[in-house]
Amino acid sequence: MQHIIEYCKLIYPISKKFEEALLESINIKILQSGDFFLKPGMVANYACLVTTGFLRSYYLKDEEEITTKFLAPDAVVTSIYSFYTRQPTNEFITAITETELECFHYNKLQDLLNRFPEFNVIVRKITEQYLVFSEIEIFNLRKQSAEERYRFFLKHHSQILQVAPLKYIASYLSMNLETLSRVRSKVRQ
Amino acid sequence: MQHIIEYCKLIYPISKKFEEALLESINIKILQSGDFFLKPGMVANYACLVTTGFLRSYYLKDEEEITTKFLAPDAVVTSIYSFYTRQPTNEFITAITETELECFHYNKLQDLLNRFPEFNVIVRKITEQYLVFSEIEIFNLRKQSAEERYRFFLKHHSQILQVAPLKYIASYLSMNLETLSRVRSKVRQ
DNA sequence: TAGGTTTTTTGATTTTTGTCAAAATAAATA
DNA sequence: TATTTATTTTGACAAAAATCAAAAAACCTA
Repeated sequence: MQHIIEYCKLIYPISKKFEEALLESINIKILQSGDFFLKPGMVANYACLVTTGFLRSYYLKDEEEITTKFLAPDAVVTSIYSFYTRQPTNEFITAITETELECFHYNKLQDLLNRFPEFNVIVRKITEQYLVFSEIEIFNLRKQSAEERYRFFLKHHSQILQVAPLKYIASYLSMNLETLSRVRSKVRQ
Repeated sequence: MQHIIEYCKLIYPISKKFEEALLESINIKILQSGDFFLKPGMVANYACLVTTGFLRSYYLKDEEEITTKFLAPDAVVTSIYSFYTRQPTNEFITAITETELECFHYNKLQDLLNRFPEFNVIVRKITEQYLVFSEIEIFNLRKQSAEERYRFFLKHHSQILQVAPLKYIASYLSMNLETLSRVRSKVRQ
């Protein structure tokens, strides 16, 4: 039984016919730690549900990796910009642990959206959830002090601390590695 | 002729029947400069298309107003979080110039979504666009220097500079007023 | 236009964060 | 387990941004 079915059912009731079509459309992908899901220049042709594992997206700014997102189980992984606009991405997405994905090709997804109007409801709701999440991330980035941003991360993404080295988390929180380390030793007390 | 019709048609072809239903569902609202569209504690019951004018959303952090968004003509104004989750908002949304809105009540919108499956496509695409926009904002907030953030604003939101005082723009860009002023005098040269 | 209010700029100083370097710790691998 | 490699912490100092204060400029409006 694929994860995506449960995932959809939580959002909206689905017909047997649609369930079958959904299952036929899925590709399972397994990524090993370090494997890339996406690289700059590519168009994101897949949107995938993370069933197990963790990923990280980042871009390069003057040689340096700026982490833009961590993806955990139940997250949808793709380059939002690239997938929706059909333009090449400028971001890397890479697995930080072994990861299993249930993937939809862009064309398959469009096909499903055309054939099953109820799927629009589901995709719309997923997009809405994504957007709410995105607003919360912006809210946190606007917190001015490094310590506040770290505390927020601790509260909301604590599982990431188990799987990602601090250098990734530092750039995600818009601070450098040493600052993060100092903030952590302060928060510890 | 209402603005929303043109707006939808650009996204997806719409039937005459749907067009009529759409027009019946709109409330026009006029806000004067300083009027509030939303205040903390309220649930955002409306999502509106800005036809003319500008608005600003912000929240209070220790007495201080932190601007989270500027809305210009053709933007959709609501509290994303509140409208989608039906929870009370923690943000203010206020008009910074005289503003005209074409508004949908949440219930009307759900009703339209149920009656006209094609409307799901449109709302989905608007949400997608919003999300792409949101990702770009995050990208900019992660730019580390105050100058970079201001230059980005200058490029992408220059019309806001005509209508909003700098103190609003400063908090939007996560810097204080004096820093913004200094960055501006530096950029001028 | 004069007087008041708001907005913007400038200056001096403090605080926060970044940078560079090196040490300490943890993890990986032969 | 010893050795290498990666990660995290700490220190000294530099740079960026915040803070506090005040002046200058822009804008109402009586």
